[in-house]
Amino acid sequence: MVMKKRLDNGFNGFSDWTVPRGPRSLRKVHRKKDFEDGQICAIELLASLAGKLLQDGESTACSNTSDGDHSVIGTNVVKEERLNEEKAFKVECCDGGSSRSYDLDLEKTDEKQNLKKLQYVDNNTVLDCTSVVATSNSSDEACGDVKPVIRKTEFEEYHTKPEEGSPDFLESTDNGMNIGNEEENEAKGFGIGFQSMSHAHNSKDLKKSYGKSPTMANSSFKTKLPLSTDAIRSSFSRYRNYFKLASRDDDEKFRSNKSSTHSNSYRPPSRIAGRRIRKLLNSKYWKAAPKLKDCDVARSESIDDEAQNPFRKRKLHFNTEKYQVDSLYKRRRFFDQSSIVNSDGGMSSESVTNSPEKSVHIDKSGLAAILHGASVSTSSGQEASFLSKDAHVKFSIRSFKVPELFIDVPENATVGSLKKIVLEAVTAFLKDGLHVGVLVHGKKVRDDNRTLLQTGLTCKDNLDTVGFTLEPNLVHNTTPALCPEDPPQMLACDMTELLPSSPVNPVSSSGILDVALPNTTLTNSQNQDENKHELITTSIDKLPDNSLQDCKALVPVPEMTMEALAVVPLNPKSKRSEVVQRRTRRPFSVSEVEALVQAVEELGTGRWRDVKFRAFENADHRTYVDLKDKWKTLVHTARISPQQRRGEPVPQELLDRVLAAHAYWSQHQAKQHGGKHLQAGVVKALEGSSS
DNA sequence: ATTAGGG
DNA sequence: CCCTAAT
Repeated sequence: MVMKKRLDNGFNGFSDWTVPRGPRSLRKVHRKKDFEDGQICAIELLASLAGKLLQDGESTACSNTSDGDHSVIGTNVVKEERLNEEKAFKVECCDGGSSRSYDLDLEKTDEKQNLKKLQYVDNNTVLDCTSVVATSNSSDEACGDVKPVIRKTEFEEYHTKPEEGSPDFLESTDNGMNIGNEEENEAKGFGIGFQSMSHAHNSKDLKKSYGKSPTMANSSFKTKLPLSTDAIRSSFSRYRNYFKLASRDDDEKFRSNKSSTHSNSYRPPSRIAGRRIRKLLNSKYWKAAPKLKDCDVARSESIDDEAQNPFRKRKLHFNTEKYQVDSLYKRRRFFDQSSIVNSDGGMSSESVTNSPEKSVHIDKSGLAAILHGASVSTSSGQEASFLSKDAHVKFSIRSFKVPELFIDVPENATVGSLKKIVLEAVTAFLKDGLHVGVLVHGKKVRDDNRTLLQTGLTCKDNLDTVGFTLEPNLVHNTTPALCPEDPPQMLACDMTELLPSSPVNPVSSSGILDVALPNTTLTNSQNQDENKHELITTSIDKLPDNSLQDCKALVPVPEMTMEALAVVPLNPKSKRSEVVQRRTRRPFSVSEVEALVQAVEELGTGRWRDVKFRAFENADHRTYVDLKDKWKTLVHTARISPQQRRGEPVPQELLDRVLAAHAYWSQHQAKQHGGKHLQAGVVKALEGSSS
C-alpha cells in the first residue's frame, strides 16, 4: 500500500536546497509536509489509549476523607467500541493537591519492552492531539458532599452521538447531582484526534530500535529501514500535537503519474488546488474560527476491518506548530518541551480545545480535556462565604487529549503495523502514568490546595474556562520557567466568550484532510501557541462573591453549533484535494550544475527564466525557481568548508566559478547587457580570484 | 508568469 | 523544495 508519499528531503532535516539558511526549520517542514502529505486518523490511538485506560480499570481515585467529602473524584468510564469492552478508569482528583496519575500497566511484557524501546529510541515521540471525548453523565456519589465534587465523567464517542453530550449532561445535572450509575455511564468511544505527521528526521537510533521491536519485525520493514525514513518518533511535546507518518519520497511516481491516471482516486487533482486549499485552511478559515481547531473525526470503527479502514475518509484537522530545527538532532526527552515541572505534577500540556460534535478533537498541546458543561448546584444554601460546602460543581470533561505522537513508518508498512506502532507509542506514553492538570482560563492551576470556589470554578460561566489535561508523569527535566503553557483552545460554543483574559492562540495553520486508503497520507497538525500565562492564582480573589449566585445550577451543555464548528471548508469536495504531494527531490548532477553555472555566468542572476531556457530547456523538471534555488545553494555550498558539504560533491572549480559569478553579478546588479561581455568579466574575475 | 527571498 | 510577496 502506498502511504502517501512525501518526499521530503528525507530524513535529513536539512535539505540540500536549503543552503543559505542552514538547516531548514523543521517546524515548517512538519507543518507543511504534514499537511500535504496526508493524514491518518489516529483512531487507533484513541482506541489503544482507551484500552490502556480500561485496563487500568480501577484507578485509584482519591477520596480524601469522609464519605461525604471527597474532594474530587472523577471516574471515567470508557467504553471502547472496538473492543466492545468497557472498563472504567478513574481520573484523579485532586483535592488536597495530591493528584494521582494513572498507572497504566502493560500487561504484556512485550509491549512493555517495546515501549521501552520506543522511549529509548525516541524521546521525541509524542502522542498529541489525540483526544478522548468524554461527555459527562455525572452521577452519583457526589450529592451529599459538602465539597465540590467532580462527577464522574464518561467518555463517549462524540461522534456517535453528537449532541448527546448535552442531553446527557443535562440529565445528569437535572437529576441532581447525584446519582448516577457510575458503571452505567459508559463512554462509548473515544475520539481520536489526529495527528500530524512529520517527516522523519534521521533517526538512526530509532530505526535501530524499531527494527528490534517486534512490531517492526516484518521483514520488509526491516529491510527498508536503512534506506527509508522509517522511524518512529514519538515525543511528547506541547508544541506538537500530532503524529505523523512519513513515507519516503518516492515521488517520482507521483510526477510520472501526473498525467497518467492514477490508481488513487483520491489523489489530489492538482497541486495548485491543494495549495489553494491549504491557503484557505491556513488563513481564512482558521482566522475566522480560531477556536475551532478541533477536528472532526470519525469514530473508530472496527479496527480489524481493513475494508473499513479507519483511515479512510476521516477528516482531520491539523494545526501547525512550531518546531525547532535542531530538535531533530537533539533528542528531546519526553515532554521536555512541554513539560514543566509543577509541584502538582508533571508537565503541563495545557491547551484545551473543544470539539464540536465531531468526535475527534485535536488539541494543540498535549493532553487536554475540555469541560463541556459544568454546572454547579448548591444543595443547601450557599452561604455567602466562599467556602460554602454545599455547593457542588459538576464537571463534564469533554475530552482528553493525548500528547502528540510522532511516527514515521515506511510506506510499505501495513496498516496493521501502523496500528501497532501507534498503539505502542501511546502505550509507552501512558505507561508511566499520568497526572491531571487543571487549567483555568488556559492557565494552569498549580495550587492544589486552592478550592474550586477560590479558583472560581463554581458556576458554569467559570467552568467554561476550565480545562483538564493529562500530563505525563515523567520528565522533570525541562526548565519550568521556560515552559510556556499553551493557552487553551476554547470550545467553539460556550468557550468562546471565555477567554477574555487568555488569548487564544491563532492556529498557524490547519487543515483537514481525508485520508484515502490508497495513498494514505498523513497530515500533521501543528499548532502552537506559546502563551505563557501562568495561572492566576491571585485572580481568584477577584472573583465576585456573588459568583455563586450567578451560577445557574444546571447548565445545559452547550450545544455546539455546527457553524461554529465548521472549521472545515464548507465544500466537501475540497476536502479530498488537500492531499498534496511534494515533488520528488532531484539532486542536481554535476553536469547540471555546470550548465547552470555556465548560464549564470552569461546571463547573471535574476534572469532565471532565461537561464532555464538556455541551460535546462529540456529539463522540464527543473523550473526556473529550481534553478534559482540551486544557485542559491551553490553559492552557499561554495562558501562553506568542503567538510560541511553534503551530497554529491561539486567540483571545486565549479564552486569557484559560482562564487566569481555571484560576486560579479552582485556588483553589476543585474545590469546584464551583453551576455558575453559579462561572461568575460565573470571569467576574468574568477581567474583573478583563483590565481 | 517571474523574480526574490524566507523557510 | 515549498511558499509568498511583489512585480
